[in-house]
Amino acid sequence: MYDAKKIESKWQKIWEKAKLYKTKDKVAGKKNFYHLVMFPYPSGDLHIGHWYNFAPADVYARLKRMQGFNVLSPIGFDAFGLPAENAAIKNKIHPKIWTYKNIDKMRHQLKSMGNVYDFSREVITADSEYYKWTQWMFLKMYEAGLAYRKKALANWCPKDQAILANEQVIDGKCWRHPDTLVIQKEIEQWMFKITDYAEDLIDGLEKLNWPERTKLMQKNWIGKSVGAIVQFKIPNTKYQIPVFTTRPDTLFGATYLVLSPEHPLVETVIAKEQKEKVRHYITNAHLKSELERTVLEKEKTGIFTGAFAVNPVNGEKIPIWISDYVLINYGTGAIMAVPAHDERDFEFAKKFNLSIIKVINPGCDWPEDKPYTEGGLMVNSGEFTGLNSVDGRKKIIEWLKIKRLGDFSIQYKMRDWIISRQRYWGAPIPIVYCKKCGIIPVSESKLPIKLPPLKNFKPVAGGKSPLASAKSFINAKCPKCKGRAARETDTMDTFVDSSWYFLRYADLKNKKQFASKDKLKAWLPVDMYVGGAEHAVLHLLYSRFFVKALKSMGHLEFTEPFTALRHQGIILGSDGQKMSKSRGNIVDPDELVKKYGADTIRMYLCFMGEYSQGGPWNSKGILGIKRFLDRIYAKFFSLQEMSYPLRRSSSAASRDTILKSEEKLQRLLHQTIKKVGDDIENLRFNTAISALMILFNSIEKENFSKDEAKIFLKLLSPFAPHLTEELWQRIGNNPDAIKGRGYDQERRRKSIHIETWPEYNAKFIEEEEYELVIQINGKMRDKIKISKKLERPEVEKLILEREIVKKYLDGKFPQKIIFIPNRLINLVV
RNA sequence: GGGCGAGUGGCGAAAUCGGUACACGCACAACACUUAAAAUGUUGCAGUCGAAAGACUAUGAGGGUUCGAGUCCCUCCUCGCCCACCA
Repeated sequence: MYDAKKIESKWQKIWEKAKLYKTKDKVAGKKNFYHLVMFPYPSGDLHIGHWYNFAPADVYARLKRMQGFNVLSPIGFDAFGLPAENAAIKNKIHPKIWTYKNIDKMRHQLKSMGNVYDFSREVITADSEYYKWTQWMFLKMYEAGLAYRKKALANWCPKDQAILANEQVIDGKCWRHPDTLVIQKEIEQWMFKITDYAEDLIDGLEKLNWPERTKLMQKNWIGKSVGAIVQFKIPNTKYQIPVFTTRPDTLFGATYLVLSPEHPLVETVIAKEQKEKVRHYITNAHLKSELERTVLEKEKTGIFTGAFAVNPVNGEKIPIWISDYVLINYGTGAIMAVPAHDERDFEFAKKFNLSIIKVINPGCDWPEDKPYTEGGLMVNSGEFTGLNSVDGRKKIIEWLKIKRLGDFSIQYKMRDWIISRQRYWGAPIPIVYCKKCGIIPVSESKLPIKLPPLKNFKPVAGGKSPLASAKSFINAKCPKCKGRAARETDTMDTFVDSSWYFLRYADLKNKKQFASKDKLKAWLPVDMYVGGAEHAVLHLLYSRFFVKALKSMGHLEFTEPFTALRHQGIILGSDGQKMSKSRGNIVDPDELVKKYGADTIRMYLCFMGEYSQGGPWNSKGILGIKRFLDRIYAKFFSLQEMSYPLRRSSSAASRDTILKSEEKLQRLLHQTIKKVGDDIENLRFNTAISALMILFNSIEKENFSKDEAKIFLKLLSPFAPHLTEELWQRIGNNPDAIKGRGYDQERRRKSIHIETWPEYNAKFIEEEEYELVIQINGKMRDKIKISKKLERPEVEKLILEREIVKKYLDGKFPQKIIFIPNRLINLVV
């Protein structure tokens, strides 16, 4: 048993003093490699999920270092956000104090992991020197027309009388009042025009080395649909209703229109006699939550406006309905209903007894009670009858275009990004409202607009930010006319802060720019990004948008922030449930470190299973790793005690056997070097560790040569940086280092963590012989060691002569012989 | 409802290209050491039958392709994640 705690804290101190992990922007002869993990929110505790993200990722970073890269592996804190404010309201402590206290604690916890982090580059998004640049980026977005103010629907909690962030809406309900359904309320908000980049965001995915499912999620989220806008005129008025459809080929089957309750033309079109009923319906629809309108409500509702529109292709008058299954946010907020070929329209038409006209021939028997939604040959479609759906779409759109009644159109599900938050603990939006001059951006030289000290952090009535009670914000000066004006009191969504933090790591201290061109060039884009899959359509999408926007404004020279991305899995409680305080199934890494040491925890997390899979926590398994490290320590300790080096010897054994076992060991060693390197590279940490175990198990019995001992420690060092450092100094007979003495430069020079990754020799891995599996009718019956040089006829002859084979063949000759060199032979009888 | 994954010993899991299923570890059992326990070490450990050699059965269920399937195809079941009236 080795004293992990003692060894680990000793080396952590020495490394820090020697600035072992300080990263220079340029090192002669080394290529830069930017390795990044998603920075944590400073909740106050580094939980096991953070460990699972950071520890194996650090193993990867260490491999890269040893492979000769100049690796930047920074860490920081996503420090703005709601929990700080809630803690402030609850415990009467300023959000800033709460946050920075947590950061101090977490920094300490992070250091206990023994990662290669360069803490001199620590980003804290709540620092005014950081959010100054967040504000600067807002101004740039504003200048470029990418930030705009608009009335938008937001989540409104009727009980709190406040706007909620999306994250505060749990299953459609207010997080603090689980019985209160959140409703949509329209208020003025700042938005980022992420939709301008919809196409770029889809295109860029292709060349990214990301998990396919993440790319797919982003693609689905952006939700591109290709179709047409079709204009439906309202007779005897100047109005027409545009609808978006992906199936213009079914236009002849459009038997009614449906408007969203929020559609701007609703009031205009309602017939007098329907007015009351329709208004009643709309009011009801507005009272419903988003959840009710989308998920919960299975049965469709709707109401006839009393008005009609004209189908442009056949001049038919069709009724205009209103229903809340049509969303105002998508397409044009109105649809043409083709009940014969759309499930929702079909359901609606059945319920309200609207006519159903088939215009696509399924080409097979199709039940009457089901709409046919696929393509086929067009029927009942005037001059277009007989075309297939694909051609029909084009032809109809062309026809509409000539008549000026429609055009091609592409729609996206993705909506613009609402960044306004009616909250205190975030970066203030650098905008001033002047009665005379209107909306005026703060000038760059005045940045940062700092958060004013406040005492009360509760949202101001009516859903306004707490900043609305700050005098300096209410009584400000207009930058243009110098007259009285008011500052924007909303702060920015914290996802804005985290959309560019990876740029700042490259040049943290820069006061003139968010980062200099040189340093950006030195490090970006990020070569490997490791973090949770839950950010697939949040942070990972927003960051891509930011980089694309900054690039088109001329501030960056690359188009994608993260060249390669990998996700770790989620660790569940030992009960298989999500870890939570209320379930009491939380695993505390601090306690584990105390009990077993960081090296053991790092390694166990790597060993648990496939990295991207996660799974339930099993505390018993740690013992296996703990034992492994104990055995290693014991072995190396004895090596040091017994005048080193000590070579395996066996007086009784013949020279031949010794040579054979030498060769075997040599092969295993080189196989392991290759396997551990390859496995870490592919984030297959579990099998890398099992390879190390196999090597140690067989080498342990035979004893180490000095070279083998060194190689073994190097291979282990990414996983167990503290233990390997200790043993490295021991086998290097460096007592000063063991005792923590010596100059910093000396310590740095002698550390195992500046060593290079061992190289394997392919010649040693290759074997002249292999084990040939002998199958009879596909079943394994025998094995035989043979030379790789043997050709097929020789092998066949050899096999057929074997007694056991003869027994199975029972005098018959195989009808077929399948021979796979280096693997198996299958005799088919 | 749609999309994407996954299902292998008592447990965490290997098997990366269609070629020996269960590597490595945990748990368990026996033995050694010990007055004893823990720790450590050694051995065993998918199931059935068998004294053993070995045979048969096994990768969620059922079918198919193949000399050969955990891996490929079809149907179904279960679980997880994401999206969800997107026209």
